[in-house]
Amino acid sequence: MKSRKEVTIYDIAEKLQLSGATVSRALQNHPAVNKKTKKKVLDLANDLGYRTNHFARNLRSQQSKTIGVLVHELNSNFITSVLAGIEKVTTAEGYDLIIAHSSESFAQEQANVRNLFDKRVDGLIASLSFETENLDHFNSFYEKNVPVVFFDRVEQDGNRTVVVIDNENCGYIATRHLMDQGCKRIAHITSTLKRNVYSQRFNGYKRALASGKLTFHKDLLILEDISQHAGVDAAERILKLKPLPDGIFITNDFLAAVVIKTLKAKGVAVPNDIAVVGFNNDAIGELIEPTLSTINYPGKTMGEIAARNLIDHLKGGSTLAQTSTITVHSNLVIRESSVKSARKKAAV
Amino acid sequence: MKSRKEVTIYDIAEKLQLSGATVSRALQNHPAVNKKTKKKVLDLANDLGYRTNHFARNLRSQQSKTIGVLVHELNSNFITSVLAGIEKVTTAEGYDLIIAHSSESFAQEQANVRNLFDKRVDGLIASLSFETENLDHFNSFYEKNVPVVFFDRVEQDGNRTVVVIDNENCGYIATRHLMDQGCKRIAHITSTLKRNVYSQRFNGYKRALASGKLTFHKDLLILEDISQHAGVDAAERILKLKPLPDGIFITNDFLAAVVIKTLKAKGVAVPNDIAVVGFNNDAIGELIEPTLSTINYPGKTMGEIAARNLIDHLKGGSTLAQTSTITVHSNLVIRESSVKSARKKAAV
DNA sequence: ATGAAAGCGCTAACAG
DNA sequence: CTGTTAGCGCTTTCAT
Repeated sequence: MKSRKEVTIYDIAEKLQLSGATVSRALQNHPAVNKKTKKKVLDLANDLGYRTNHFARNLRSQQSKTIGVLVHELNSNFITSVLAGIEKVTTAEGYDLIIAHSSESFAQEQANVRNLFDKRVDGLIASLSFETENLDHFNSFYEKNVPVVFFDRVEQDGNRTVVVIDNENCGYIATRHLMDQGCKRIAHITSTLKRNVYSQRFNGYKRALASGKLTFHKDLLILEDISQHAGVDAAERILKLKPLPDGIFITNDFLAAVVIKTLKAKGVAVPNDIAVVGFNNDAIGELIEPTLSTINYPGKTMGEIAARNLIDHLKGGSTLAQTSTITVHSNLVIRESSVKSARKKAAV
Repeated sequence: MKSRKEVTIYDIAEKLQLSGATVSRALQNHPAVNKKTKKKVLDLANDLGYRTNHFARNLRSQQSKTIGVLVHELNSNFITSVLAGIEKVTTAEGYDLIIAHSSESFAQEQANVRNLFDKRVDGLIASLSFETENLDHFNSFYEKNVPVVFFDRVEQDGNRTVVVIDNENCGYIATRHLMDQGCKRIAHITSTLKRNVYSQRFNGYKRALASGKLTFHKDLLILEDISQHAGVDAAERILKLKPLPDGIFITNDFLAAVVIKTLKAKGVAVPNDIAVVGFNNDAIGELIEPTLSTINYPGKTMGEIAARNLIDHLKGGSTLAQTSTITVHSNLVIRESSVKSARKKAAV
């Protein structure tokens, strides 16, 4: 199959009248190797087109120098930002990444976790799917003392290391902002309350309402997934509400874009009839009309922190397995979709 | 580091009074193993929590059962669709994927190719970066007879296996469509003409102009990258043209969205002052105003075809290394951004 | 500073 | 249908 024979450390050893052990050490830049020897080895390795056989190395050293990343989907700005952050720190530390995505399916997530475990990743960084019911599938990792760091969509049971934003507070400030615009009847479109991010945002929303003596009605809570169809659906349910709400806090920018589009098509003015705040600060928010007010949240930083934490763990050995919650900063970005025109000047 | 000792085939062999070889065969579902023996092995493997050591297997069998995928960016609908297609067929065939992205940088692409080569992927599926100057970095693959399939952004020098759409024709029909709407002065916003996709679309654009006796002026060609800033920039250059163009064919939907937004902000009506056709059929096209006419092209299918082709190669051995060009179908999607209102009925 | 030797876990002739 | 045997290429004590 392969045309030429692969170069091994023994080929180098032979030509240089050295032992394989010394070549191996030289290649790893081991301190106890003569500088000149080292240079000779490196040069020859280069000339011969030697490449490390990672399978042999990993087999022997019992580690993979690989980190698994488990996400729900690839096609979101937030996730690709997180990935960029993870990549930045893992690459610098010489780790490879295996990225798996669950398409929001619990079964797929379980299969991916199992697969990453079988691939013997040295550590795992994960965000849960919509459907995830429990975290039993991660037990194999804990049993083998392979560190796991969760981010964004996590389970906060106090036993895990997680990197999150303060979703409750985000829900609060988003809703508060709508109230500041004069909204009295604010709907909330979100996804499964099984996931921390959505339930916490919902809690923040309720706390904001309560803080302004507004009562929460359960028909103001609309649960959907994050598809295009879901947005149309949600908008139609909004339109059936009587009286119509005057504000909506939507848990995702793409969803918000679809909702706004659908509302406008039905003759509802945004923001004047209904003001809208989204979540994520996706690029789309600046391109639609009106531009979308939203919660901005630093994916890249979250990725960096998660990876840094994991690698520190790995370096420190298995003992410092203390759990922790790391909360990163997020903020409200006010654009047109939430600013009622009578108050425009005051609010911006 | 690890808490419990890993289970190996020899642990299973011992408990079952078998040889390691038989266990190995049973695990691979080798035909020459007694059904009952097979079942016993499988059951025990399961009970013991055995997991294949892929490092040992790959070391021994001299293959990785892994395919490398090299893309320019992750955050585009098109790329994630392609990935989904690739994944579908590789997973079914028992291959893993390593995905690397070059962030449109030639240096990064070279590093990634080198890395995937060092990881000993059994095959490679790739789309070139903006900056890529030549394909020398792929030579190591050809020298070792590791198959490479290119898709979308490719080099059509007749020596490679490529999966593409008919970009020339797409450019032609997009431009023709604008001409059918009455456009006489059509600009083209695109990216580096070093890449086949852009140069071919440009050729199609020119052919369409010629077919309608319109002359091409070089100031109607605007070259940009695909950032948000580039869109604003391009729009500003459009606005400086005298007279203003009455149509624009833009090589990317996101770019088109930014251009439209910027034009509108300057008081130019789309489509009536300037009609616009994009490229890619991203989700954003349906959310902006006006909705975006565009070229639709089947990422998932392209991914499936590329992967299928590669795997057939792998199965057939190195001999059937004949090169080929596979062209998949694409089509024009007409929405609001290109339909001049006087003709709306006739055109839709 | 270098070498000898063992073995990581698996597969694949070859033999029976 | 099953077992024996020999490595795949590397790292790592333990010597020297």
